[in-house]
Amino acid sequence: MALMQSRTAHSEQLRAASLRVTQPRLAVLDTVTENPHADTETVYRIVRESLPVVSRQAVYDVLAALTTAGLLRRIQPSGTVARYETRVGDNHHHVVCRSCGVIADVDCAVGEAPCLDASQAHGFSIDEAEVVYWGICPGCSAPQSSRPRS
Amino acid sequence: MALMQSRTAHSEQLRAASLRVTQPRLAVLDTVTENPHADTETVYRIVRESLPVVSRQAVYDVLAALTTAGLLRRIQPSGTVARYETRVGDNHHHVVCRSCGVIADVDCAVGEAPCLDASQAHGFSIDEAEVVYWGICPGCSAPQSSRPRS
DNA sequence: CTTTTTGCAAATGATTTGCATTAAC
DNA sequence: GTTAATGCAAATCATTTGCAAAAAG
Repeated sequence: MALMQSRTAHSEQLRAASLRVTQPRLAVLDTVTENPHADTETVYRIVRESLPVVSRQAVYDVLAALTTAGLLRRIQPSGTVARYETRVGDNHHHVVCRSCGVIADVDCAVGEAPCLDASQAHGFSIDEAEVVYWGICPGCSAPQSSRPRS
Repeated sequence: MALMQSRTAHSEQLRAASLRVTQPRLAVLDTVTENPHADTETVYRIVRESLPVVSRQAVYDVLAALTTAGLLRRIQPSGTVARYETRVGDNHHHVVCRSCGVIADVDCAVGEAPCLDASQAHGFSIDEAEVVYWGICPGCSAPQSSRPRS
């Protein structure tokens, strides 16, 4: 039922964005909703479990369309592949584990977006501050005994 | 003479890092010093002006070696190619123009690195905060008359 | 001379492009 | 019926890998 609910909500989201409601788009929205920070390949794999006809290119197209429409947010920490999440519009950042790559959300430490002291912006008009914290997650810093194999 | 000076200094830097002093490495250090935020292809092109034998793979190798040794810092804002700079060790960030891609340095607004309110770090032990401000640079926001063609 | 670097070629992997077909509206 | 989406195949582009040849110490 949670699925049915989200499906209805997602259809409305698509219509509100003047996007046609298609199975691939609903499946991608469902997948990213249930798997925040999933990368394209993961989305592709999961979508195909329920909708085996979808092509990888369709997933790329859908992710791009939904991101442009503001339904998804695309994040891509340095040297990593693109990932997507449904939390849009708020000013939150991310913490990434150098070891396993897991990502967690972090609310902005400063407050209002874009959280910059604009005093020395070199004349740029800044509209977004993208912050990535790098570190080691609790799982990876735990003693090896409790978490073998890297 | 500025060049000769930097060459000498760069040789010492390499030796201090236990790296062999080679023409490609000196040329890459010179190039990045004179062209902060240059990407790999730009470094390759400029290096070959003075040292035409250098291969693209050698440039990749050198940039990686120098970055690992701490002589260069690698930055890569979302969706862009890797860029390099010689300012290492300080906690500065970057502002990127969405229109022309130009990058400028910005000192950290908070102060000490990593500038994070660790209150909600989800148990991560964080060692670096990477901040990218996105906006429009003065040149691109100027009236078209003064800066035609994009 | 020994080890590190470089050159060269080929592979990889994410992402994009072009076009015909299909599905929404 | 129109127009927007998708499927499919091929292309692109930054970057990596493997190994032999060359150069640094």
